[in-house]
Amino acid sequence: MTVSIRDVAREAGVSAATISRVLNGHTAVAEETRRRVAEAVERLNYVPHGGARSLITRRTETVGVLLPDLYGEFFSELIRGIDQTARRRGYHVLVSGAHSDAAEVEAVLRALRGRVDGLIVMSPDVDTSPALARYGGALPIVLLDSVAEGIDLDAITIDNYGGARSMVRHLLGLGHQRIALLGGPAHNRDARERARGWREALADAGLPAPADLVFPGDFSEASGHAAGRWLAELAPRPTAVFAANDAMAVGFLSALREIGLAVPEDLALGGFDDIPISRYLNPPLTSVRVPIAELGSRAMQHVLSLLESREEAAPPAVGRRDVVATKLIVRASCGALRARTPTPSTEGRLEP
Amino acid sequence: MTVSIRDVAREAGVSAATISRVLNGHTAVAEETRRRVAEAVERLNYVPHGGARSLITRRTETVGVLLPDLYGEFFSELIRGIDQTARRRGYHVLVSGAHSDAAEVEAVLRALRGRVDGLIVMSPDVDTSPALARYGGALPIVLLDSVAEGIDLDAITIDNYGGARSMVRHLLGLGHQRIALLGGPAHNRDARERARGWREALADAGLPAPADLVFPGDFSEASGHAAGRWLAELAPRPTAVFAANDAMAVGFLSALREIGLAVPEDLALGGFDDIPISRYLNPPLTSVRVPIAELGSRAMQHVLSLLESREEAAPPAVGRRDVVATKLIVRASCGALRARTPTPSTEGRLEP
DNA sequence: CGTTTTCATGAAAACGTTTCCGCCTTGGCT
DNA sequence: AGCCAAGGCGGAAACGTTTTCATGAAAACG
Repeated sequence: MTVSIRDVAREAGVSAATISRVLNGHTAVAEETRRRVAEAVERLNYVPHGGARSLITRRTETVGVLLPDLYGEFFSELIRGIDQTARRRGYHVLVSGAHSDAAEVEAVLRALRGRVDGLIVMSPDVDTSPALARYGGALPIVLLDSVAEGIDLDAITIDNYGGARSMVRHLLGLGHQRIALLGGPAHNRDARERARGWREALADAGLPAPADLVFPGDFSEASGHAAGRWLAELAPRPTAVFAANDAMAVGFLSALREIGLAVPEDLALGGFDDIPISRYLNPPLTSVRVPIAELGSRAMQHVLSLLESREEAAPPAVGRRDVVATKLIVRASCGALRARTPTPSTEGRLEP
Repeated sequence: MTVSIRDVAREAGVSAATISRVLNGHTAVAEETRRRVAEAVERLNYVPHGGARSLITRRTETVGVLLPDLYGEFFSELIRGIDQTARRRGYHVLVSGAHSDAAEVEAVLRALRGRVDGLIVMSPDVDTSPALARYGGALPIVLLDSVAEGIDLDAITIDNYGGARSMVRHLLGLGHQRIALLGGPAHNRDARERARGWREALADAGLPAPADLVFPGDFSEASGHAAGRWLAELAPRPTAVFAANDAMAVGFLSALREIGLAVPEDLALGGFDDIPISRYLNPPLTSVRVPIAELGSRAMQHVLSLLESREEAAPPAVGRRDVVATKLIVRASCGALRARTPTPSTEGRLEP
């Protein structure tokens, strides 16, 4: 039915070993033989069976990616970065999304044994360390923006704290003293770090960060919209709001419009993530840019270099913990700029 | 190093075959033996090697997904749908993204041999039929919103045509006679079908669809923004615009604001896709909802049923061509509604 | 008690590759 | 002419499972 290396061998009148040699080019083969083999391969339309090859070479050329339940833009960008550098290096990507608890992660980890050479694990909500410790086995693992207590793994994280702090400092610099926070899910690592940035920036300025200035959102547009009502009833009203992600800022803007509050005149607003549409909002949204694709790409690079270093028994050439920097993007919503054409060339950018 | 089934066999004092029997439960095993084996498995922390198993069972329990270079929300939702139903049925997902030409697709197809049991191929831009015919081999394949000339494959498509037509009819019903189109990439299937819907809806109303009413966009926010200038110079100006996707509508809205045109007062606007933020735009965007996750889910279901039917040598229980319906979502941007709170409960929905 | 059936298990083959080892041929060197 | 090195290639083992077949013991049956 499906043509195997032995069929090709028979067709070319050589042994299977020779076919393998020609295809992989490790050993010298006579020119004449090479030609005959090439012809047979072509004639039979032979393609080597990856699974069988993996068994003997002990390399699947596949990296597994475990992801939580992710929101729109973020997910795509991340996968894009991961897939792009994987493919460039000749690797495949096996994704497994939307893991909510440790048991699920464990099940996936088990099922992946013998299917992947390495792992990228992102789980900002649940602590996967027991599962990883038990079933990670000998696999190189890189954590993406996640925690893993008590087990020493390489990790790549976003500088959530630094980004949030620079945003709040920017708002402080514009004269705001009462700055509210639209927070993310309580157990989410990114959300917590961004909240910490907000808190400490205020502390640095000698200002309080009371709990009643924090709205408990969940990173969704809907929760941002709900925050509108919350804000309307807040007295005295904050003069600025820091939304822990752009999706919430979008919903929030929409709610403010209904309430009749103008941004930035009545209220300054800053977001986080700098999703593509942020520059096209009304007003264009000041935000903290996160190089998401780069995050994915870096994680993949890291796994691959662990993989290579393992083969060569050399120490990895990369840092154990990598933090990818964020960048403050100033647009009109914070009041620092007059609203204007949101083209890339005219938009203000500041380093934190 | 890594523990194999033989190690467990030795530990439990039985043969490897028995371990396999216990783990897979196909044949009866004495209770006492089962217990000993279970203990050994537990003690050695044994996890079967998926690759080795695949080799003999001839099933990898993995489905490959080939995707083009995709935009934000769409990509995530699609993968979400695919991954979700895959996992529910115990399958893995191997993704490979951003394929721009046939040669690339061919290379990936070759590399996937022996790694996947089936394939979901989405390639609205390039015709992959030669590659699929040559290297698809015996694999079950489902096309996602794609064309494949001259080769008979099952396919799932979005009702782009119907969705576009119902949107344009809606605008016509509101009294608009001059309706411009913000088109997508010329070679893209979705874009072409949506353009066709626009054209034929106009034709049905006895109206012309001249080329100068078509802006050649590329589905990006930036091209939507560029369309603003284009529109401003159009004379006589259209009274309504149909954007072939929401991303362009977002950029377009932003440009209109700069130009000083009010939506829907000066210009009615409709989009396509109904991405999550559309309801939070100013004004909330009338759009055509595409159940993207369902699209992915249906594709996966289809592949899996092909897989099963093959094993049972029975005819597949699903239709060869599946069209997923779209739904017109009416909000304020078309002028049919007064702007109001964009909550799910109050927003108008109409069947096409 | 002898025969047959059932049950539990082990040995070995198979899946499709790669790679180690060794054999044979060639050709260059002394 | 004899020797050795190198090149080219085939045989066979190996990777870690599942599954078929065979075998022996126990149970059922007359």
